Amino acid sequence: MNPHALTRDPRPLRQSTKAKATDLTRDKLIEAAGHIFAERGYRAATIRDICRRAGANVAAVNYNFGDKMGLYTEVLRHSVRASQTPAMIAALDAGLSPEDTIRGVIRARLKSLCQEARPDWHIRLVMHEFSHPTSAMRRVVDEGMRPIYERVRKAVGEIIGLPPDHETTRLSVNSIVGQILFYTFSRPVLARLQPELKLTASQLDRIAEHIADFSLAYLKKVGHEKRHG
Amino acid sequence: MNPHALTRDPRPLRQSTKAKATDLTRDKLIEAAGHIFAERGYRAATIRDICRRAGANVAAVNYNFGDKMGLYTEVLRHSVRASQTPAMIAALDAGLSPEDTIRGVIRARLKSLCQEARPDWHIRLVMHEFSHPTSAMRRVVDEGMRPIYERVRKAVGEIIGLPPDHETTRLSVNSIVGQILFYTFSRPVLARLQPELKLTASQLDRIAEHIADFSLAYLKKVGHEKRHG
DNA sequence: GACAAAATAAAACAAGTGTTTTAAACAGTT
DNA sequence: AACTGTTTAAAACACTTGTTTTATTTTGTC
Repeated sequence: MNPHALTRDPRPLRQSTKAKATDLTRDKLIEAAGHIFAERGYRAATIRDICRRAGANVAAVNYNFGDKMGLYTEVLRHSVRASQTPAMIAALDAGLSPEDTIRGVIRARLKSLCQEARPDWHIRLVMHEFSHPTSAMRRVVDEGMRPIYERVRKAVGEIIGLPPDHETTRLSVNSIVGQILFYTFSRPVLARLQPELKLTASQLDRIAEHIADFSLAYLKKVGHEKRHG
Repeated sequence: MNPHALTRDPRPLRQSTKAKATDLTRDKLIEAAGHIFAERGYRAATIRDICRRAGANVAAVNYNFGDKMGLYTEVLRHSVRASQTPAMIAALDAGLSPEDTIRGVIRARLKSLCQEARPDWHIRLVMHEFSHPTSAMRRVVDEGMRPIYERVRKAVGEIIGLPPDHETTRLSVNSIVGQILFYTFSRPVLARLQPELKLTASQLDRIAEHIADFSLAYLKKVGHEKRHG
């Protein structure tokens, strides 16, 4: 019996003495939902498809998460956490030089963006929040993006010799982020426009290096003019 | 009576002697569908909402366009045509210098992207095709994007002194396109990350100029190294 | 094993979907 | 006015959606 039919709240997390080893269906639901939400977006993803993929019953979602949005919110929480990869954390280290910070962030983001292999759905989820924001967007932006955004702003500002909140600094950060996101957003179009472009690991490294070179050319030029011009 | 209930083909276009002055509902349907498809995407848009907005009956879509995808295809056709603005056509002129071509394309695209005012849904539609390709994507890419893409590739190649199909050329074009698309894709996120950034007409001009400067810094540097390095 | 709570399963529900049918209104021609 | 083909309107259809209910199985504890 679903104890939350009226309150619409998810099942309370088990904080009993022996935290059960297997919260299996819950985890499988999140995993399956991650794939399907990432593929189709919030609205087009159906609870039945998610449950079929998870090998669970249709009622499982409402039982475990209250409703569809509850599951989505939970998936998004996992996704934001998963986007904080070791490579990204290392790139955000305050001790790095501005250039190494920028190169590191670009490489880390591109890597986690495009790896075909496994749970690659994290960023596609965020993409959906970009074009079709749900009520859960606040969390994604504030917890997942803002820290990176502000660290890059600081690094860019140092190179071009302008404060982090200067318009040129902000626009430059947008330019960098835009280049990165393009390879996630536009994957299908890219596949049609440049069929020869395969997103293998080594190719991704080359793309990351290109984006960094492309961006640093402008940043260094402006910084140089600022100092000597 | 709907003459196309079985064949699933739309009503044949009237080629009779007197082309009726008012194909009113058809046009109103396309206009309304443009707004709603752009706002919610193909799947989430409902025929009933479209018809309500157009002031037409629910059966009007199936009568005039066969089915929902037929309407969508027609809307997309209009959208692709509408994206070929005079400014864009002028920017693609073969007589322009490479730099002027790039600056012109960036400005034209950004203008048609972000104007709040009127039928601004054209590009949002294309955005949906980017992240959720339907069977109609081929048309969008081949008719709407490829010409611009190849013209820019040629211009970029001339500046950096590499053939249009060189990897560096292609990646550079991707970098330019990515910067532009960012301001369309990420409008909601942008509004939260940079609340002070208003996309007014003059601000859009500044953004376009920044993207051009940002990109040309790299292109000119590589071109210079190619020639003198 | 017995009992209670938790978890799963199956079925049903109400609302919304694209689509089709049926009937009515409209236009043009004679 | 009457007949024609064309366009609109209203209702119904078949199906899918998220959700809830009811019943059954499983699990933990004594």
